[in-house]
Amino acid sequence: MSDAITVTLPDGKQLELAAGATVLDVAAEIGPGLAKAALAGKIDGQIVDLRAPILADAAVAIVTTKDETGGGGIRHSAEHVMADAVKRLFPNAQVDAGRTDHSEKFQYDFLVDEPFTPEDLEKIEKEMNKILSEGADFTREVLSRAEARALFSSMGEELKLSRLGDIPEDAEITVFRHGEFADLCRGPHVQSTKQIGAVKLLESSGTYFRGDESGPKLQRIYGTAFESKKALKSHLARLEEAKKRDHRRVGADLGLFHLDPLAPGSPFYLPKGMTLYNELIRFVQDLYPKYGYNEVMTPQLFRSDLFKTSGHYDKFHDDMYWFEGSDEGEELGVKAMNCPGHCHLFTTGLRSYRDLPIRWAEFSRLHRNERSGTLNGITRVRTFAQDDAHIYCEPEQVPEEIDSFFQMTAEIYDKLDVDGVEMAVSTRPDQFLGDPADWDVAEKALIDAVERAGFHCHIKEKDAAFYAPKVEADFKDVLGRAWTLATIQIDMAMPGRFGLKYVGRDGGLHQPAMLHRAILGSLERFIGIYIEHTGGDFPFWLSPVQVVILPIADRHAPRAHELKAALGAKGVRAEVDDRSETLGFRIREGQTQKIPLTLVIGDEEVERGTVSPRLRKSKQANDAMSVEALVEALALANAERRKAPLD
RNA sequence: GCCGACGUAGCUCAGCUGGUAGAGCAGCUCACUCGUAAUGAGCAGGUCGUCCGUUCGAGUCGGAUCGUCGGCUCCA
Repeated sequence: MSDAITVTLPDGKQLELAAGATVLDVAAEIGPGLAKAALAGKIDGQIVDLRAPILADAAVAIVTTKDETGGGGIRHSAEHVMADAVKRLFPNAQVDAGRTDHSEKFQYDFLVDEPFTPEDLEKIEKEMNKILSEGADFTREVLSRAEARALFSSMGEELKLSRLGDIPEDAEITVFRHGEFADLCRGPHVQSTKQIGAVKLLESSGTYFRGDESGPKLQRIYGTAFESKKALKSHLARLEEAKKRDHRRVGADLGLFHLDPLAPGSPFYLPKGMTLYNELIRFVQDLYPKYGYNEVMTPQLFRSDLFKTSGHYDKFHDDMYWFEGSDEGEELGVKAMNCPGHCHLFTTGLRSYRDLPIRWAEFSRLHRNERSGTLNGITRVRTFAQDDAHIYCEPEQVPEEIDSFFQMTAEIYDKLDVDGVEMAVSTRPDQFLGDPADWDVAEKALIDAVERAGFHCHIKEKDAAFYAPKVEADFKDVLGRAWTLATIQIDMAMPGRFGLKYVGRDGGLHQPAMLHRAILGSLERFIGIYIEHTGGDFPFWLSPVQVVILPIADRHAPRAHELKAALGAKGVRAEVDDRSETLGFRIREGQTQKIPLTLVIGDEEVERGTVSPRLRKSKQANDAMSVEALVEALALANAERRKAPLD
């Protein structure tokens, strides 16, 4: 190790420091104000603790509250303060470990005799504030394994000792302290509890040690923390806003669907929700000829033999619905996925290389016996439909099929205004089927295809199924939760299980490659996420009610109904609101129901044969236009699936 | 499925330490017939999720069960 190191700051300036200097030293070198404000550091882009030594030449940055990642250090430190508070109030509690995810929450798990009550959370939060006002500094220590073991066993922290055992032999063991409290932790932590400006505990729930259901039950507390009370307040306000977009609430307010205890996890679609559902399907269907897909429909019920062949009978048994058929010993399964049916269908005829690629799409409803605790609104349900398709092709056709899939995906997301999608390529897990070299080729092919399609790509190491590398489109909702929309997987198992064969150019029999793919994914889930993405403010072409017509007085009602009929004749979804409410009331309702276009019909419109469209977005009446021009414009907007009714 | 919280009118919620239910919005009726985000009055609406128990008496206490929500796990 050399005696001096050079660090490069974000503005390009370089500093010479003694080896082993810390990020905090760098901050102090730049200025005392920065040193005081520093929360964490970055070495070559990696978040590190301020007190971690810089071992070699590196690019160093100081993280403060101005940095988006600054909050992570604050919340991570708040975790320790929470654990400290719990230990003070419940001396018998054993601490497990805390975690700060990329959202604005932190959590910590405890082994306690009794679950925490909401009153306990209040007490803990109070104690935390007391600790914060005490203003202790966080210190970082590097310990040997034996020292760490001695420390935690003297504290009686059995879970910690167990966690200590999980740390790889060659890894450095660090302990952070503030006041009396010490915790095994990598950091980073802020300098002082004073830098944690405001904390709030959100909720508690049960969990298991290491997520193992057979292991000890722990109690988890969630909280959030910010540099100031003001920042906390605005975060809580943002959560409130997000709640207003909750698809369950919007779905009820806009009359889209109904959820009922008589059919848990199974939505009832109301007419408006059904319009949304059908329009989405029709949109995808309209693209099928362009991308060479054909729709098929396969049975809802199959004899169990099919699922024995596919392997789902064993692997997926508890997730499916099974019952006895009318014949003795006949066991039937309700289909939970389309692939076995499609594979079977493939075998019912002799396939030639000239037939390939075969792209079979199906929108059938699927049923899965999801565990009750996993159900959530319409995003996690027991019955759903996917814009599902399976592609059978010659192995060398796979790359172009993937390209075509991404093109179609980009086209669909563009029309739907779905942005911020991140493609994730999952690489092979530790246990996998096939030749590693083949996997490398397949993984590379997927990454290249993602980039060619213009999506941002990131890698999920070892996250693929054992039989197939996959690409997923991850979409973040308003609460920062990631959802999978599109997915494409290369199946290395099913063609073999079903003995799929086609006649090649050489006259011999060959096994086709098989791809699973969906773009919207589950329609139920998509609709749920899409409601939250748009707040119910759908693009014009997708709006369940596109136009609301408001006659000012009863004498204008006949014209309003004529107009509705004229629009309906051209496929425009219009409604008349001729209730004896004030005009202001009905306009307001049209707005809150997110109807894109409002038409007020009074004497002027009746006399001149015009309308004065009020766009929801612009919130004011536009210039008058003729009825004919309006009908034509809206029909065109539908045909072209436009976001706005009028340009 | 597991852990926790919750379950009162279509919706949002009130109902103190047990004495058989209340508001706002929505709905219906009537009046008003209106020019771009809430007109007024009246009426109706609940076996307090369900079942069992404690009690002279339970929306209120206890148990079970169903469901919902937040997590775990799983996943489209």
